[in-house]
Amino acid sequence: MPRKNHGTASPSPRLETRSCEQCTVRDICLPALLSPEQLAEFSKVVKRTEVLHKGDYLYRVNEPFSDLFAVFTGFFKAFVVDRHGSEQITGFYFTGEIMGLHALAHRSYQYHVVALNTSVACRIPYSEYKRLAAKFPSLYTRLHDIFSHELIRARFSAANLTATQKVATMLYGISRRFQERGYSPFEYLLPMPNTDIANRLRLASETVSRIFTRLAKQKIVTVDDRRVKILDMERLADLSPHNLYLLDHRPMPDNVNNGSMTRHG
Amino acid sequence: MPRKNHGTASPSPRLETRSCEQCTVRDICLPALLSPEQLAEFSKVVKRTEVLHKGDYLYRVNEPFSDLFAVFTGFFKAFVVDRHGSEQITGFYFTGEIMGLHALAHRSYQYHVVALNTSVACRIPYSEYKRLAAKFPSLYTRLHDIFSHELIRARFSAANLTATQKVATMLYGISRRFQERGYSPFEYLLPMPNTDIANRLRLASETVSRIFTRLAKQKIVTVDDRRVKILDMERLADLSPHNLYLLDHRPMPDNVNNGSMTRHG
DNA sequence: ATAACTTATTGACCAGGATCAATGTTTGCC
DNA sequence: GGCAAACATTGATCCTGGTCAATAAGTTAT
Repeated sequence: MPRKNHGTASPSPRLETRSCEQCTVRDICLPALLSPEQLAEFSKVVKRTEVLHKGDYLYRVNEPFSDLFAVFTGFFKAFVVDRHGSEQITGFYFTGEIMGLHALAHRSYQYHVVALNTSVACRIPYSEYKRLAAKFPSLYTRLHDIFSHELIRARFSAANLTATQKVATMLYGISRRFQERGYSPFEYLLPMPNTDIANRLRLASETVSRIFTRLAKQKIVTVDDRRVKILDMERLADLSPHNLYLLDHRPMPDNVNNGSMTRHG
Repeated sequence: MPRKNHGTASPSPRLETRSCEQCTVRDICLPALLSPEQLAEFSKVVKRTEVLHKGDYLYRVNEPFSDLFAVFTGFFKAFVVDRHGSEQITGFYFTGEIMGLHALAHRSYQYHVVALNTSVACRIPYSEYKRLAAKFPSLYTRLHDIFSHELIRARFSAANLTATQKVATMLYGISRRFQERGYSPFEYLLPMPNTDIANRLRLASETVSRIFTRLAKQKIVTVDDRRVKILDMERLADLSPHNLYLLDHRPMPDNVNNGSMTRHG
């Protein structure tokens, strides 16, 4: 019963080269720390996938790993299928975010990744990435930062929050991500259905629905058919322990803080 | 009320150099992929902390980041303190495991880390690490693998399991980690109190206690005053969705699998 | 050894969220 | 445009695991 068909995949994506230089999420993405000249060189190894439609797979569990991906346009979700055949969403990806990091250790992808709607990804061959990173160490710095951010973000999923806190954190987090990308943090369209949000938060979709209506009654957020309007950002932030989930993806300057480390406060 | 004193910290650890060459967890640790000559060079930048006792801090939240640490002997736990002052354990570290990865993005440590008992850590200055990694790229490979493993492991905490599954997974996971290090997977001493396990699993300690007695009745595992005896590894593994949490820390050979990536199965 | 404290065990009760069910609403498709 | 399928909403009921409480048993210091 829990078989889910994410649409038939589109024909094998044709690759197409274009540059990172005028990409709007360049400063969030992997090459964020590169100089213009370095960026030009990096840009050459990046190929775009063809347009993927809702439900199309970017990659599947157990496929051999060779490339990292960045979201160019649209949105993706990652998930695994448990032994009972039902899917467990492990994350959503917004533009500029990197997919495939979990594949490095096993040399194969550990999640399925599908497009949530019409989307394009940038394919970054890992071998090319390493070649360039040897020349431009800030590429390593940035990758480590992204890894490190992902680890901290993973803690969010681990903190035991109430259902309301989970939902608030999700809405607040998405708001922040839109804001980072230059969109209004107060009003946005959810890229995924309610059920996906519930799944990601490990809640029943009924529970999420109930919380939406409750948040609307409290005049904090309204969610009407995927359209989110945040009426009271203040109180929304209060509901979400976002100190646990601060996901400012903007990179820090590439110099190591080596202040002296005193132990035992 | 929730203030917790992890013992008074010991005097500032005196550093002491010894080599990685004869370390028993060398093949699990950061320099796992290095050749003997490379290892000798790596070994020179590693300093040991002095002996830390139960409750001593290795580092604290918000201290500026400069070093990665590896567990040399003993066990450590990482945790944060939430706004109500109670601690939330985010992980346990066994010998050879790397601590501080979450600090890279923020240039400051994001967790508190304390010794669970008499322990020693290896201090690896990140700047030195990067200098050597530029010469020995397999150091980068290994770090990325460890990062990648951590991300996958983090998924475990996110999967919504029943209390029994959580406890079983923990006991099974610790068994595996002991086995990797050459100890019996069937009988071991828990390095942490019951309450810490409950905390880590986001369960009430009463619940963990009840599950221990139930597992004993079923003749699967007995836990008697921290001494764990696994009577039926088979059934324990069945209880733990370890497909979600396979943590084989042994590194893979340092060559990138670049098999052709076919999309849509 | 005794006191004071921390940790473990077991029971009784409670509550948050899951499940089941019924109905309404969109969306995609021919 | 109309049908089917997916998605959303609301209510009723149930159950896992949390909380509170009492006791026991280790652990540490004096």
